[in-house]
Amino acid sequence: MTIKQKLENIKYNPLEIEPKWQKYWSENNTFSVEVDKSKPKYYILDMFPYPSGAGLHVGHPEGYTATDIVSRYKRMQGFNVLHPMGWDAFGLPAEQYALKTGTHPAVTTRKNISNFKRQIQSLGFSYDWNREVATCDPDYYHWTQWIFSKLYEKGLAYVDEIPVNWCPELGTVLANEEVIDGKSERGGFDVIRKPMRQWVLKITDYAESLLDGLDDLDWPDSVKEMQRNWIGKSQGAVVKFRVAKNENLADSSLDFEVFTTRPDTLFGATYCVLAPEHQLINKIAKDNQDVQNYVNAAINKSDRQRQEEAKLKTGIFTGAYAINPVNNKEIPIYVADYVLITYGSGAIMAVPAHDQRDWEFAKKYDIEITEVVSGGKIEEEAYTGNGKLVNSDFLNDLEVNTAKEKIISWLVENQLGTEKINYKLRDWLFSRQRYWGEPFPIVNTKDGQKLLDESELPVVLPEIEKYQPTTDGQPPLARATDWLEYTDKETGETYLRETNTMPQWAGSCWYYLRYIDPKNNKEAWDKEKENYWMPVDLYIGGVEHAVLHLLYSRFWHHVLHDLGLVSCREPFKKLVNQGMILGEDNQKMSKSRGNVINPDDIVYKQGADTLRLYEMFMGPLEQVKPWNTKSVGGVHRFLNRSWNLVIDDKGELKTIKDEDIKVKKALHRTIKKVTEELEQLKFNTAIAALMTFCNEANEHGGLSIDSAKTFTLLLSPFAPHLGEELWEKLGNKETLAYVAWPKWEDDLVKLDKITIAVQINGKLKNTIEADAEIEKDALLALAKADEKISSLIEGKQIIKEIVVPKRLVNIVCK
RNA sequence: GCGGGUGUGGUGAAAUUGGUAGACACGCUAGACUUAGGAUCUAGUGCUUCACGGCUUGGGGGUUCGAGUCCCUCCACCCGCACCA
Repeated sequence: MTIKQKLENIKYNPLEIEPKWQKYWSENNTFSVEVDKSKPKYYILDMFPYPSGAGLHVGHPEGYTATDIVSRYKRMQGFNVLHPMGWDAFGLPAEQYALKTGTHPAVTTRKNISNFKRQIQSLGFSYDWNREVATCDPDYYHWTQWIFSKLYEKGLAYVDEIPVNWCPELGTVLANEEVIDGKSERGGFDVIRKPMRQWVLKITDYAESLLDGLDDLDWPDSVKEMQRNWIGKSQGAVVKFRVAKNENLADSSLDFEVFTTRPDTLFGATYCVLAPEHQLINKIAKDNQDVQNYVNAAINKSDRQRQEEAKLKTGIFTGAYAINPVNNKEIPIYVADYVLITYGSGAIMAVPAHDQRDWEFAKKYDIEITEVVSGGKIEEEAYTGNGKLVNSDFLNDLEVNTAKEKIISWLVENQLGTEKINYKLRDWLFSRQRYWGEPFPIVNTKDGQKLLDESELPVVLPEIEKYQPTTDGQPPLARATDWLEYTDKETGETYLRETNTMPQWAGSCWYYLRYIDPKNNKEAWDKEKENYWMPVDLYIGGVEHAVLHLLYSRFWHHVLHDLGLVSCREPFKKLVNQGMILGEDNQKMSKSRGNVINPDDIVYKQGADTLRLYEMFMGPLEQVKPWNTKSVGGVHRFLNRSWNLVIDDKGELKTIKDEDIKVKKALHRTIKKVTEELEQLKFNTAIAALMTFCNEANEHGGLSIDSAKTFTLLLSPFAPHLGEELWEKLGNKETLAYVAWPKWEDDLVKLDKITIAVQINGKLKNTIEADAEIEKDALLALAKADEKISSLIEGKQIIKEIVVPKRLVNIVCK
């Protein structure tokens, strides 16, 4: 052995000890778990990654380190911890790559998974790898298809010809949530509206349930609020309007419904507006070329265009009039694209005096504005506040809320309307015209669809040669000609299989359930195991999933709960969003800015423990924070000092017999601090406490072997490789993963001498040392006896004396 | 426009929830030591002043013996939604 090699064994050498312990954990199955009813369970979940070709970025280890620390801590506290990892492996990039190169997405995905796994394992996370799942694996999507069957049987999945967000560049439709500012979320390509045959899931049936469930969740308020807004419940009424007869319009039976949250303002409705897609237009203005032109122009606009032109408030009079049911006044019917066909009934009653949008439109087209709620200046802007009703016949003098109640009962009595709740939430567009996704367990018959029997699952994704859509615009699966034809076993009839596939969200909707029983080939999960492990106790991931994954998952889980297939209503009890890590230039990390930090580089140079510790030390987990390479060196030095605190430069233990009592006391304060901070996921201050202890121990001559052991245990969730190595050097043969978490003794946490602040008139003048348990009077006397203080109060009149035990003395005088 | 959040040294941040503002780090300054390594050690470091002292948590006001923390008000920035009637 050369001197250099020898030195490396002696000094803190993460590059050597980290692979050593990773191997140990893997060979000993240290972190594999089973149901054990003698122990309390704790389920800690990470949002599993999409294994992209770019590999891990520093954002991944942030959340993963946090959950790993909690997992290790909980294990040491005697919890049976389920902490799994897997792959969200269906997805667009692998398919895009296949389109370009012809490489099968499965090949690309497998390669990326193995790279991701290598990187994740190099960070020493304590996952139970026996539970690894990949959503693109037939053994997995078998059960995704099975859950779809359950939804279908329950009437929650249907086919509809609906206008969808079509992205020509990606060759697929997108869900509303996947469209940002009229562009695709992935790639930023243009999205247009186009009617197409699509699978849709009736998430709207669960709007109320999803809203209700939010209240008791331990989630960030911002996420709960985003979901509430997305569901967008509003209470109001539908009102039926008849269309007035005139010379062009003989049909007297025409009518339409509007939705309003302000039925109290019905007397102020001076016109109505139909969305350009509204079917009534063709009945009242079929031959009006101007109207038809307007409608066509509006329909052909992309969503982006419509958004950009939103302020313009364009519209056109149809020539027809509606009859306001409360006063039989004839009011003009307009078509305008500020009214959306997708919300309510696609038609509104416009009350320009009390709705800003209607106000702007009325001003532009010179329509009457009638005030019906007093209190505003309607010549200047719409008044949406409270007040007394005016110009409203039987509603006059009522407040808005009472007027609402009264008008609704009037509408009901006269069969002109009802109370109604509307949601912004739309049904979930569930099909994609792609190859790399779960096939539907569905065949198309002459008169609809037929669900395949459970025994025919999984419907395995067939091999195809090309991944493009067919020339006649069918999804790529239409190219799998052998697969496409399906012969019904009972009837002998031949049907065509569904060629759409499911969206990427399908697999991630329920992966946390599969982890519970990942190898079960009889059912999706065992009921008893589910009952033991669920719900997820702690779920950490990025805020970008606030309304997508987290709403879809909850939806499926609620359905599964209603079917009696899971034991709890809400899957994720506590949710934490880790904040994004920015580049050193305070900008979002991106290749084009050249500010990307690769975790591999840190692991190879300073070690995984350093990376883990640094990411936790940067600041609060939830906060957005910039990377700082210099600071990485700071935590690396701390790990070095920790090593040197226990190991001397010959590689031998340097623990001492007679440890300073100060060190022991500092240690117990540290146990308390670290434990309390871990409970609150305040990793940055927990690490600061460990640093403080390390500094104090160095100052006061070092550690006894018992203290060294305790310190090692405290450090181990954060820096597990260093922890295990020191633990071994301290004479232990087995992993520290299940050694009991240290407890502090209250007596040792107490300080005997305390520094007390002495203020005069609220300003700090001096500090004094006092016994921790000193009486109030004695403390005051001590403060007054202080040389500096006594000289300052001499000859002054003392008005008030405040003594706060263990904190301060404040003398008020003049 | 609506909703959520954040403003503390040169930088990342901390503050027992109304009680010594700036813990712990980074950076910087000076020094020590070295077979030069992302070394290590020692001292200093909010601003201001020669000093005694004074000032300081985005600005202004208030409550209190005492406010980063509570109340009012204004300002700046970040995130989400956005013609949802």
